[in-house]
Amino acid sequence: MPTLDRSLIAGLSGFAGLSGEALDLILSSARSARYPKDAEIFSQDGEATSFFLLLSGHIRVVRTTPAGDQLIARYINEGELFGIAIAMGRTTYPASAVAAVDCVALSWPNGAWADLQSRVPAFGASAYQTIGTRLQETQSRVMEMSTQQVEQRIASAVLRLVNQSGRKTAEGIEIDFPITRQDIAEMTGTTLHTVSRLLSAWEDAGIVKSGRQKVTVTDPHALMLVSENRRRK
Amino acid sequence: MPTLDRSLIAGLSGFAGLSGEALDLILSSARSARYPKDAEIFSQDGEATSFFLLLSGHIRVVRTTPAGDQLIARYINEGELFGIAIAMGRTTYPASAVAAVDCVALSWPNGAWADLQSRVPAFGASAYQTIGTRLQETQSRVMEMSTQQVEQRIASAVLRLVNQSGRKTAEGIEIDFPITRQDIAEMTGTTLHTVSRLLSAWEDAGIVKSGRQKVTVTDPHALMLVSENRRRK
DNA sequence: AGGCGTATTTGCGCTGAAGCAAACTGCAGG
DNA sequence: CCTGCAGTTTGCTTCAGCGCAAATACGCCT
Repeated sequence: MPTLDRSLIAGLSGFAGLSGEALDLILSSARSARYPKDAEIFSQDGEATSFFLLLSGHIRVVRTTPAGDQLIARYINEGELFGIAIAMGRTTYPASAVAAVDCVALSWPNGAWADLQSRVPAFGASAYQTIGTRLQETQSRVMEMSTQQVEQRIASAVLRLVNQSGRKTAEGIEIDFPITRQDIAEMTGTTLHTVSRLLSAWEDAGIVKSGRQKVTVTDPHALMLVSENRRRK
Repeated sequence: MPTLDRSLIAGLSGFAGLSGEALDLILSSARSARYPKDAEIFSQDGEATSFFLLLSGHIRVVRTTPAGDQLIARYINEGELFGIAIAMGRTTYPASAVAAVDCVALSWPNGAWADLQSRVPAFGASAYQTIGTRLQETQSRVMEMSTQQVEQRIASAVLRLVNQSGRKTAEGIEIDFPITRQDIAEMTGTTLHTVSRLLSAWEDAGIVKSGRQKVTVTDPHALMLVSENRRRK
């Protein structure tokens, strides 16, 4: 049974080149679980008891303000670590994680963290790099939010989605999981109405094709130009 | 000479409780330097060769978009680590650091990182916690930017500044370094005009006193209420 | 095939905050 | 003391994008 997981993990960037021994060590303390679509894997402000690695599927990470506004912080793709509050010395999760589609994930109890980190340094390094990347991305988003118009922000968000979670189809690159206008609005801090209008406009311009809970980018280059168009000075 | 630094460091949170031996180890590879006001300590996209600890003063961390917009990512206070790209496995700095006032900082060559981390685990842990805190803060800022009105954002920014870098005076709590309307605008993604208007309004309401490159909050509680006022649903 | 709930589209009016323009003020330097 | 400049204030205009409302459209379930 661990055989399946082993080959899966060995294929992940960040774990490539690990010895079989190290992999066994990593897997011996892990537990695998299925999460059906819309299942909540952990919840915001809940006690952080485990950390996770997504084997398959897509996960939506959502933050809720005290006032009740939701914001989609990011989507987790296959092969990514998530819920690693422990690595940052935190005791609660800063966001909720919800399966965007049926998912399979490995999880470790927090107690395994120190052990894994010291016995498999590459594992710790990988985690810290994940965090660094995420900090970088988040800071870019702040910049985007403060300097870009809504149209550019939405274009960037859609591009990010197709780059990270795109699946090639006959018509173009399609986002690999069901996503609503509302979701995109919650990623960019706008309203589903504005998102809908812009997608329609892009569809008229032949840049995207979209349907119910589905977005396909037919002309990524054109969309990139949209995302780069500067606010008029 | 290291004596001065030792007592300074020993007083910092995150370093409290370290043995004298550990402190000596940390300091032996460090070098101390003065940076006059407006000096650039490192620059965005420059090769990351060192990491730093601010001993005294305040540092402004600035990001610039390809299009030339500036955004103040944060201010560094005394006792904080900064420029720790190495801890995240990065080779360039994602932002520039400029002395907001005359500063003194310790720096280590990147080569010292692995050594320090393995020989003084508390040092590494402190760095990772710093990063975690910063990620958390940054994520909060994204939320703020996407859900709050300009007035609330500016109120939050000012509150953050007085909480983290406030100095008590007869009139209230004053931000401890020179800060312009433009600076506050660049923290919140607005314009200096809007910032000026709001500060004036708050001054009329008796919440703040402000002058040239100076902001004093006389009624923090009232400002907090402003920052919490919800967007009308 | 029909019905239903959820997701999407689209029109319209309003307003917060940006853009533009101009006047004012406090401080540093001569 | 005077001058100049950087920083600040304030009025007016404009418009991107939100709130509101209503009409469709799609897919699922029976």
